[in-house]
Amino acid sequence: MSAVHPTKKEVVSGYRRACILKAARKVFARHGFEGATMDDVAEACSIAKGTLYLYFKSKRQIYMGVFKQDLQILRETSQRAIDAAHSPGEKIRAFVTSRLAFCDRNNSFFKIYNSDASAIFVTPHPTHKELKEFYFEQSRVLESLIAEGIRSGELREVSPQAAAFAIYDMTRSLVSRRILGLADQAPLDEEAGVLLDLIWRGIGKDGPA
Amino acid sequence: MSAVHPTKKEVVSGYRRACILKAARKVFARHGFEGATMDDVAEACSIAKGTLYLYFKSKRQIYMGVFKQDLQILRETSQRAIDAAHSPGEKIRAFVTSRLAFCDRNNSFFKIYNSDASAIFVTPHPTHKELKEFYFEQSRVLESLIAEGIRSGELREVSPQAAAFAIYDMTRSLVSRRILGLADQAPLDEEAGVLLDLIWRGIGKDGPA
Amino acid sequence: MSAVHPTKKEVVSGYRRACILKAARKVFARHGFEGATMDDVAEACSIAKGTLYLYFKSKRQIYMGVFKQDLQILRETSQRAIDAAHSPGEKIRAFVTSRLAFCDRNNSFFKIYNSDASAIFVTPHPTHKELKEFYFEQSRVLESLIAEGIRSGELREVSPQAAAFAIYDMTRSLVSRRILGLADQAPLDEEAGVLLDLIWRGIGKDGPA
Amino acid sequence: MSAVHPTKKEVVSGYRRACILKAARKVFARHGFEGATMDDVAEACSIAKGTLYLYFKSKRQIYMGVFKQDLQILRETSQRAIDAAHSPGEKIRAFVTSRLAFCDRNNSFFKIYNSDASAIFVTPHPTHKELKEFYFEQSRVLESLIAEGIRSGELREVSPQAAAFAIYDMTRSLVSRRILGLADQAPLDEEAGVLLDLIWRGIGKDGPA
DNA sequence: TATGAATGAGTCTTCATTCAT
DNA sequence: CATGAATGAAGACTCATTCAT
Repeated sequence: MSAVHPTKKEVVSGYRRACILKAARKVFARHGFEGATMDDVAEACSIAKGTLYLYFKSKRQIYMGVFKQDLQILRETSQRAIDAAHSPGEKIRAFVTSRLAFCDRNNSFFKIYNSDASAIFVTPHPTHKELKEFYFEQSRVLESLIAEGIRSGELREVSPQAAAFAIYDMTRSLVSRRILGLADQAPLDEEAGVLLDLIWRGIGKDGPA
Repeated sequence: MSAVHPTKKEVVSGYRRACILKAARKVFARHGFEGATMDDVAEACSIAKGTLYLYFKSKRQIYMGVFKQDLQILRETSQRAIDAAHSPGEKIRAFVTSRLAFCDRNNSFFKIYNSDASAIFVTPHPTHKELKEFYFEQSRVLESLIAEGIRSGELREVSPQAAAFAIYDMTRSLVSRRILGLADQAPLDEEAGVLLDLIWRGIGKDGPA
Repeated sequence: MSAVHPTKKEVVSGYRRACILKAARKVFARHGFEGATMDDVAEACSIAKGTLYLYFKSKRQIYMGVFKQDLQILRETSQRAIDAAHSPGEKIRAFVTSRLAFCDRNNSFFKIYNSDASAIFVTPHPTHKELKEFYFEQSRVLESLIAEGIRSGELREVSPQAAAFAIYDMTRSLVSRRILGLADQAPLDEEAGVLLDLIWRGIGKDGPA
Repeated sequence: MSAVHPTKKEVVSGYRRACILKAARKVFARHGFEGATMDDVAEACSIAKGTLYLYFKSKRQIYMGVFKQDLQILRETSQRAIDAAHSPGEKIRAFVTSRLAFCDRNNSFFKIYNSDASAIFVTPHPTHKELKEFYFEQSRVLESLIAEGIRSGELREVSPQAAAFAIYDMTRSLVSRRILGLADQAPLDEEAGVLLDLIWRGIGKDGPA
């Protein structure tokens, strides 16, 4: 099995794919899907244009490749942070901060991710389905953390789904603003702190009332 | 003066522009900016391609035209709702609900708006600058409502800007999910209620404690 | 007959044609035939584009109109100068100098004329035939002046046709250079003098010898 | 190095460029720059339209390519003929006759060359600058031959520049007439002889007088 | 007669994809 | 496997000409 003894061929092939994806990520982040050309990608990884087609069936396949790879990494990073936390509250905090940190670091990924999240509106491509699933998967992760928090009494009785979406969206949007330079570039921790405070306590003067 | 006695020519010309914008809105919503062709737009309003260029200098100008028109309407609708409310809290609620209602109704606008909000990441076009300004303008409206709420003691001491962004983003994202069919299609009021509850009280068990 | 009692209609019509030709001359001189647009012409004579088609069947017809009009004036100017001279030698000089002076003054005409003289090479349009005929007509005028000079003993026995062409061409080219600013802008008289001296005596040290 | 061992690729590429230029020359000669389409050119050398853009950046670049190539050949041909002659007089004759012969053979070049020489009047394009320089370069060659002839006593004291222009222009115009079929198609030698006789001795009855 | 809005054929150029070497 | 030359479909935009008013 290739899993056991990757042949030399497979190693080289894997290397090539990785190289293409890396180059493509940069290119797509800079020019967007439509704006990027296969020539750009080929040049960015010092490879012939035709070769790209040996590893990916089309421009869109490359795009999806970049996408899935990043999503996978984000998933894992996020999961690790959650696992390392102990209370539901801490886990939710971990979800938010790990995500903020990841996107802050990999902003070329985020640009693509976010761009696509909108393109989803227009032509529904396979990429989009993938994204949709990821979106749900992630918000379900959050949802179950919230549900657990409610059970443990750490959180008040809210709709786990609604709360999950709200947190998820605020997180995503905060990243957007930071990457676009639309907000003051306060340290990430601080911004995360403010955001978590809002999530936790809302803006109202007094609790349950 | 044209304001007083719009000539027949002006009426026709105005009608044509409106007609083009209307058709273009649909086309752009369906195919995105890149995906839409001038032929599509022309056909959608049953005029010759060349005619489009009598009213708009370029494809992008049409796009911007659609954009600005919708933005303007949203701005006004929103403002009216805010003005009709009395306490800061009510005004914030009005901001959120009017916006949700507007986007729910005009979803082809929202598709464009949102799509562009992401394209902003890649090539910074004039449209994008416009959008950025609108984004800030709107979040500042919210910001000042929040500041007022804090002064009046209705809200606790939060960062008005951070809170404004958070509310704005959650609202926007909720619309996205609804339009994409990513969430249960509960009645808008209900969803708005849930969202506002979260905004108001957060998810934590008890307030300041 | 209209020649006798031009109706008011004819007068207006004539005025319009003249106005169009005048505007067109400028436009064609500046942008060339291909580069000029009917909009340019219409604007240049403050008239609606459609109106142009009431007076001329097509863009090319306008062009030809400009052309023929100028050619006619040049023809007449030149002829008057020749008639005023007495000896064949003087007449030849008159031919050259009147032409130089005319083109120097009407350089927008000359630009068109010359441009067309070359376009003649490519697609043989009716305009070109006209031009060809004019070219021959003018060189025949010169030819017969030369023949007369030979008969009168003022000129040596040369091929009248060859000499006519040579003189004609040198004159035309001198104008080109002046209009293009390719040569020192000496006073026209002086340049004409040098040219005529060359025509008369050639460059060789001594005659037949 | 490519100069030593042109790779197969270079050979093919060179061949393609040459092929395109050859086809383009014909097309431009027949339709002019504006009248020629990229489709025409592509078809004329039996390649796809897109392929043209692999070798030239734009229509205009192809045009300029044709141009420069021909100019270079004419330059060299002419220079060789001049070098082979011994006295200044012979060299001038060589200049004229080699040029006549060249243009007579390559008349599609001449059509372009001449056409452009006029287009120079309208929009000053880079091509035109190139042409202008060539024009001056060539007339300076002639000018120095004349100056030398004057020094050697073979020619009378004339303005070398004026004489150079005159000869150059007559030569060019003679070619025009021949290509256009405006003159009797006498053998080239004969026409050259007549022209040179005129240049040498002018048309006047007696020498210095 | 005068207008100028409408038309749509025609142009250059780009770029994803194929395929012979 | 790798290459990169070749392809040709597609798209934005122009402009001479027409025609309803």
